[in-house]
Amino acid sequence: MNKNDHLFLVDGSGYIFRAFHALPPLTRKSDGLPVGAVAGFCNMLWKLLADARDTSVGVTPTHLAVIFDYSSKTFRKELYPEYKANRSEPPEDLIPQFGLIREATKAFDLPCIELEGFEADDLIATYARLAEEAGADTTIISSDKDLMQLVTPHVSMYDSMKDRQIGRDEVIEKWGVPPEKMIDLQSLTGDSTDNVPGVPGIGPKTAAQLLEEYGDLDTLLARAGEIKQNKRRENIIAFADQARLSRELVTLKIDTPVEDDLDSFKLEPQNGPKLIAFLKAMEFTTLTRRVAEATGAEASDVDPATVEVAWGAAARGPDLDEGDAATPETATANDSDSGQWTPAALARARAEEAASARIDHSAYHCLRDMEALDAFIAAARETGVVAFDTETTSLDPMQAELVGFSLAYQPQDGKAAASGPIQAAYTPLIHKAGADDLLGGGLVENQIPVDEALARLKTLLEDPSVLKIAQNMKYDWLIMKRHGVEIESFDDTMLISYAIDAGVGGQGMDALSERWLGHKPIAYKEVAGSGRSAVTFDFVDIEKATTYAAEDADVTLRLWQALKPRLAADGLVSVYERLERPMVATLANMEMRGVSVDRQILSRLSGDFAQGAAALEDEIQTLAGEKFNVGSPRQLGEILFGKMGLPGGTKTRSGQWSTTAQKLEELAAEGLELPGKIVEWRQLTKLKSTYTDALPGFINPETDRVHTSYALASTTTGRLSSSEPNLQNIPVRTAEGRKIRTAFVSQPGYKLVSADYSQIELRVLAHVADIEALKKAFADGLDIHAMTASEMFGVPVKDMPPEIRRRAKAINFGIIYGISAFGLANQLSIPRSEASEYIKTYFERFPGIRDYMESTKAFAREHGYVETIFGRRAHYPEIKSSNPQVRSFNERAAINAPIQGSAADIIRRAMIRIDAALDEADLTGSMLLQVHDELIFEAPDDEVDATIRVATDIMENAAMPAVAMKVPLKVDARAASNWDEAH
DNA sequence: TAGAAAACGTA
DNA sequence: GTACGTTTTCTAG
Repeated sequence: MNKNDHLFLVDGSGYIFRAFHALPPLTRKSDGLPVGAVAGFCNMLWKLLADARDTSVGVTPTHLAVIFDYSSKTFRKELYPEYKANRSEPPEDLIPQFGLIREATKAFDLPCIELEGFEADDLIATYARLAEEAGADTTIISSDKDLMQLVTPHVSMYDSMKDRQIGRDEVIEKWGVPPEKMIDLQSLTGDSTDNVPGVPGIGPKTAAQLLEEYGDLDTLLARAGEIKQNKRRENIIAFADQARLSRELVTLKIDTPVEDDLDSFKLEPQNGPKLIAFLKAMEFTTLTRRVAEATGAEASDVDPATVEVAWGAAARGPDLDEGDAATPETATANDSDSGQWTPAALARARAEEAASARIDHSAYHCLRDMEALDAFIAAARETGVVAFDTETTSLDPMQAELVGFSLAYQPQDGKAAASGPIQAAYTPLIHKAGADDLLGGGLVENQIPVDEALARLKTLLEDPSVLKIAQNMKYDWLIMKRHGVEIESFDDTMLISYAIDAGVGGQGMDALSERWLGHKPIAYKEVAGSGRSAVTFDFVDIEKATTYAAEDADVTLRLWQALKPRLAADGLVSVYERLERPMVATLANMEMRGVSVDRQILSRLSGDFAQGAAALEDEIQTLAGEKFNVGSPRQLGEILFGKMGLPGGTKTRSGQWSTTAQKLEELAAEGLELPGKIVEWRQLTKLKSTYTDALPGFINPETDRVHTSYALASTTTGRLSSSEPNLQNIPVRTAEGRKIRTAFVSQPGYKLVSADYSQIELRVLAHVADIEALKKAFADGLDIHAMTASEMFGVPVKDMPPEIRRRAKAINFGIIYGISAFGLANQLSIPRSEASEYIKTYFERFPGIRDYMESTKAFAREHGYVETIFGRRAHYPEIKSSNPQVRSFNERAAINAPIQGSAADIIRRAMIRIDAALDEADLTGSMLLQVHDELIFEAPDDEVDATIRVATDIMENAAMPAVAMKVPLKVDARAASNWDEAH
């Protein structure tokens, strides 16, 4: 090795832990072998090696080795038996991956280095020293702070997951001390994850400050008496020896007796087939193809069976000192590539292109005059597809001001299939200079006047022959609608992704970009700041704004290119086109209408609740015998189960006393006064803080109404969610709570109409599981819970004791939730054994339900997802988890999803049709709110009856014609001047 | 000041 | 036992 060489040292052990937690869980499709960290590792190595092949990149490795920990028995353990003693067993899903990562390293033909008695960090330190002596540079692929002490002008670090170089400046920025003082800093702070003691009460900030003042650890310890702060001085004096011990523990050994010569790390050309065999065995299809292309090997010629990838003993790395080996299992080939131009092949190819394309920030345009904007729009229009994104002053589309907008398109070469680089541009409209105060805030020059730009935008956005692409179109749709523009003909990348991947991960742009493009977009807070220093987008510097906004449009277009073909490949086109995309306008209209809320009613209730809570608080403190924060479950638990020594206390997951309402009710049932008062107090304060106090703040000053925001792509099952404010959890169960509903009112001359599905989920269950008894009961209009009770307990429906019916009802709900004895027992406050008996009896009487539940689980295990009756998918990637808790949870969720999701699809179908149906019937009322199985309308007094008829009709027939329900859907509707009475 | 945990409101 | 969002408290930084 010599001067111009560059050694890369990959911290293999550090990487695997970090990747395991940071990357989405991934399992090998054919057998559920967890391989997420291995996949991340292979991608990372391939990227490093790609840079090595590409000489245009600045830093390229000539030598590379991957370093691992051998075992936890190291010389540090001798020095200090407590070292790393607090480490728990690695997660089960990680265990097979230790061995696989070593296999992967070998498949890459890279040296796989480990040494008994030493940690990877010591080997890295030693090799970095050897390289430096040879005059070569070293890059350590790790972000571990323990390695930062090694940074010198010739040794730097690289965080591969954040794509960030870590040099001297970065160390100083992060820790406040230069690399050569990291050892001293760590000696003071210690390290809780490794159980390095340090000095109590000294954190990184204090340590850096002390080292700044005294220079180094020895000086500091020697002159500790001079420290002014009492506690700090005492600690440093008392724990000086502990600091010295810590120093020994954190100092990396640069003279480890390494066995391999640096020259043996020299990079050789890639052995394509060997690597491909491994990657195919792992079922990393994207990377397999990439490697095949780069090495000129033919992937289909390589037989993965030539590598033995086992996840039994052979795959277990020496990272583990003990633990039982899993069943050995040899990997099988699973190559579905046919090479034909099928929708699936197209989707794969597009995803490939998207993942490999580079995003070039320097190519973005900023359109500052009409000529430039016109030219850009004209060119975009040519292609027929344009990505669009608005930049505004607020996340609330009903309050936001339009600050600018970005567009992106990809020029097509008319003759060939080839296409040019994506063109992306930002048009600033009302950016301001300086601070937002009396002096600053003047409009920046050379921005197109808003109305002129809007006029041009309108023709583009309303042109049905140009497809507009947005990420979360509902937001931009609302912004534009408020400016008199109704976007027509659009796709939404968030909704496409949701149709394909609900349950897989987030559907936000950043998540999608990382998932599909392997690119991390500029964070909003990077341009607009965060917390105190945050500014609205109109105060962002135009140059920065351009890069950020144009990138968003650019990324959106790329996502569309990658995702749209997947819809066809996965058979999800109609889910997207019938259940997702039409909801954009439907919901946007509802949000824009808002609902009227009576301030006076809320304010009066607020006062009542405050009075009630204050009185209760006094009683509570008297009963408790001391003043305490009643709102603190921690303090309350201590009083009830500590001071008062009440029996029956249980602890929460984090070890605190549980004080849930259920627990308190139990105590109240024993005749205690205090717990009941707490429950009452909590109810009143909850109602006050969450509803009566908060709701008035959501009244829009311009419209004088409350505009909630519905999230279309946030649930796994297909339900909507509502926020800011959440109008899907307005109280209804208690009399006190219902008072809040009286504040939701119709405008004068109008009524609120509430129409809700009766038992829709049980009806869906009867349909999907095809249960004769249930179908008949619904067809005959029976009381379904009484019927269930009668079947189970042999009691006639007539004169059914309420308690028996209550239990049957709980069981019916339990079935929908993927019943467990534990849950049912909890719900009914009965022993688990009794709950088990109930479930057994239920399944004996309704064996079809058990069959349905079993087949749903089997389907989920096989495919990784379940489907609603309309084909919507909900993914459960952890359904095969080796952790029984996680697995069971996923099984229950998978059982629930087709039921909850089908019901959600049904009401979506109704919502999509209802506006047109009202129009058709010449009705002027409109839909305002959705609460999962209920729709709320506002209709003129004289149209109430007709509105109820239309809504009921549409809702009851919403499944048709796609699905003919085997049970009738029933809707109850009524009208009143407030929501409480209408419901 | 940001995030986790606990609690609780809805279907 | 399913699916959510918001509030308060408390801790860590």
